[in-house]
Amino acid sequence: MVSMKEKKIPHLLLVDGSSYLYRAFHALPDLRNHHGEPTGALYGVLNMLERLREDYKPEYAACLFDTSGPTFRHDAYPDYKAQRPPMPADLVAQVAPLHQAIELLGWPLLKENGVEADDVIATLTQRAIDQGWTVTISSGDKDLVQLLQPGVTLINTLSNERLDTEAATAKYGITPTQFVDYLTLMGDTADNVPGVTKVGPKTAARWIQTYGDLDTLMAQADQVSGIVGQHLRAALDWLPRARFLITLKRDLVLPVSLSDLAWRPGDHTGLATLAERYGLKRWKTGATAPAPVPLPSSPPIVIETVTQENQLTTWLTRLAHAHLAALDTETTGLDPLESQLVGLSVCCEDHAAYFPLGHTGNGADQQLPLLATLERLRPWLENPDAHKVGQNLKFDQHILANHSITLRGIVHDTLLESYIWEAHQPHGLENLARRHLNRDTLSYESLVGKGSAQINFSAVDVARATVYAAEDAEITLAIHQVLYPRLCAEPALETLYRTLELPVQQVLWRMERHGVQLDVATLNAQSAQLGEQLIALEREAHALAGCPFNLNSPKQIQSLLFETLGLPVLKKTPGGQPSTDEGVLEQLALDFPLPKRILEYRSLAKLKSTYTDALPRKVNARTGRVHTHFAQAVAVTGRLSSSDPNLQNIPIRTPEGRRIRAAFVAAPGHHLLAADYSQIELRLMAHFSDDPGLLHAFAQGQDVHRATAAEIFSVPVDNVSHDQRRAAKAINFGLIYGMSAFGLARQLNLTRIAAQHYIDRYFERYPGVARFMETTRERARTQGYVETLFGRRLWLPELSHSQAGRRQGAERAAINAPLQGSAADLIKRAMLAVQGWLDNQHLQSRLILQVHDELILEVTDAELDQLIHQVPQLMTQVAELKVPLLVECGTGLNWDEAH
DNA sequence: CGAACGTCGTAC
DNA sequence: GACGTACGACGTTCGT
Repeated sequence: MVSMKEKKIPHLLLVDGSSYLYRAFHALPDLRNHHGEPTGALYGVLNMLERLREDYKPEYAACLFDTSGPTFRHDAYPDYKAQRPPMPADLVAQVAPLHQAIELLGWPLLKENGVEADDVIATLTQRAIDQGWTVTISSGDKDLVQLLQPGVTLINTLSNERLDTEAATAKYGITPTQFVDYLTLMGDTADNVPGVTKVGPKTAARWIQTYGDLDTLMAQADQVSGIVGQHLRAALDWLPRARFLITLKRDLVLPVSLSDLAWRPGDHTGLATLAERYGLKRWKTGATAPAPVPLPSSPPIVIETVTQENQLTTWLTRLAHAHLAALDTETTGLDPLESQLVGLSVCCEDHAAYFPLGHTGNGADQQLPLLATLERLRPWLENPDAHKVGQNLKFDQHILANHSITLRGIVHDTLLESYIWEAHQPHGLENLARRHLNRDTLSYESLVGKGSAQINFSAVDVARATVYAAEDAEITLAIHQVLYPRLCAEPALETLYRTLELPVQQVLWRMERHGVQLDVATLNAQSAQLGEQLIALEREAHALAGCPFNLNSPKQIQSLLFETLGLPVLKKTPGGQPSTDEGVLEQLALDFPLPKRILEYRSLAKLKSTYTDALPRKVNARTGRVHTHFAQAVAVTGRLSSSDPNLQNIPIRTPEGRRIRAAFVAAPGHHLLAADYSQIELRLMAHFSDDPGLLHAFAQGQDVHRATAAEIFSVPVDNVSHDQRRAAKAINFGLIYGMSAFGLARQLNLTRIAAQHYIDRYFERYPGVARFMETTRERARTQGYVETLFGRRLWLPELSHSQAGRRQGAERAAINAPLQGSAADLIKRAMLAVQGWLDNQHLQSRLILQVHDELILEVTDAELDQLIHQVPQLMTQVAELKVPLLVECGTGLNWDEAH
């Protein structure tokens, strides 16, 4: 390197303080000082500023902030940033001390009214470049890419991303000078500036590449084909204004000149006072000790592809000494039981590695041998004291088991951390990285493509796979380091995570692995029989209609019934079309023959397509059993969900449907045992509401629907009629779901007035229930979430939705959530109790399914008596409620008999 | 021709 | 519009 003897070029560092303030606030744990005041964002921004000063040592610098008032953009467009929620109070509280601290540290600080911090950055950048200076801009906002030109570098401190003109051109496919036009086409949802409908980064970049700039594109808009072309033409009048809003102003008149941006002397006394006041330990002495709270930025980590024996050895040593390592597998597919390992990535501290083991594409010649390498890794993978974190490690555990490796030492899982933290949010790694680390990751799609163009991961270049896989492991570790401290700050949440969800994951792994036996011959016979019945019904329906039509097509049925035949429209779908659903057809069937046939056809077609045809296809060829997937982080209430196939919606209500249950059989020498909680959600309603009537009914072991009917209809319990009990049952269920008089009326075929009368009567008799519902709604509104028995938080973001319908929907969900969610907590505890007992006693019987309030076990004949006694015991003892828990238990050679 | 969406229906 | 939580089959529409 030749040193520059001449005059040194001045370097200006500009920091977008507002952008980092928000990001630090959301990314950092909710730290508080001894006054209880929030300090997380304060800490985060100050740490980052000092690190920037250290790293760049610029001669000139400024930290820029937005002001709260309107800007010239609001004048040009009143809806600008109209959808922005106000700044959270905990953030507002940190703004003034932050500004104070920044000035005390000696940073020039600028807040200009009527413009945004980005405009000030643009103006200062342009002035500096015009003087021949170099500029570094630090911001998390990609809008600033438009300022890139020779001499300007954009850095994102949180993601460690550096962009100059060249890097930005490579990343976006367009040059920085084209960036404003590109953003204009896409619009900016964060600022409420619309672009062209349906145009995202791909289309916008393609157009700009093709036409060069927005003006040329607009001039030739009539040549753009397709729907997007129409959208473009519709937006022509708007686009100039959008461009104006997105363009940063480079010619502001500012009260400072560049020379004013030199460092000022720091005020150590003032800083010490402020640090004392806000509990900022690091600055109390003015010393620059390491930050007590690590920023969620990735330190520059070392990434390597492990292809050599000596690298492997080094890594084995490093892993053996790591306190916690992140682990991720790359596989040939998504089927947990059939997919094979393609590679494995790990990360600990500031090192990450990818072990390619089964690649077939570029770089495959440099791989380590699969079997021998797994044997080297086996001691670490199987060591329960070698602590691991991952994202959905249940999957990786299956993949490794496919290679006869028993993954042990799973102490954390970011999927479950995120689920406990905020169940209603997406939990994919890309989403977590964006939400918690402010980082955009290399997407899986970008490696393997999507749809028909998708390739197997084994065909991905080893070099590209390394970047992706190592990043996944590194990001998983970083997400854990953000999320776990947050859980720890909420002891109930951390307890749920550690003592419920993590151990349940292990139970689910065993259930999935073991699977359930199906009697395929029975299902095939049922399919054949259903097929014949469907053909007959189809013939009859076509004859009644006078013409052939597709009985599976709601659209054709709708046009036939309501247009050709002129039947009355009783209900419309959300899409505005006349509905042909079951309720409607039942009404019409009272007066016409065709709807009746359609109903019969539909019910049988459902059984055939969804169950008798589909289930045999899901039998695993190797194990001969069906292995459902239990998703532990999907249902927002805490329930599990089941898929591939879904074994939580096997029919039971009708005799024809129930026959399908008979095809779920016990293995030879075994029985199935089904144990279900009786009226679990109503019992929880009694518990939460403290309603004397409801508590009494359960304490006495009464038939709760009959008791309810006796109350509502003022008749002795023994005189309740069948219809009265049916109505009471509908009300009981309706309450759990937050049902209205309208809904009850429709369900029971009553007038709305009559239904309202029943509901009024119910609340008169069960005032505690009315109170519970009102306090639950109120609590949901004030704190934004409701809680289950064990403190699981169920967030209801739509409680403040602008549409009344959505808001009311969220209120109904708020009523249902604590009941459904507490039931989910209880049965998860039951699963742990049952599995723990089986393990303890060294029994052979296995949990195989969970259906929300029911556990199904495959029990060896020898253990049957023991389990019939013990399983219900364990299930009733998982919690002490104000009402007894009742478990009903049955056994048989198949699931139907066991009920 | 496949992806995305709408409608419907099964479970708890 | 009007009953909460899921999954999935099928038909239709849209875009490549």
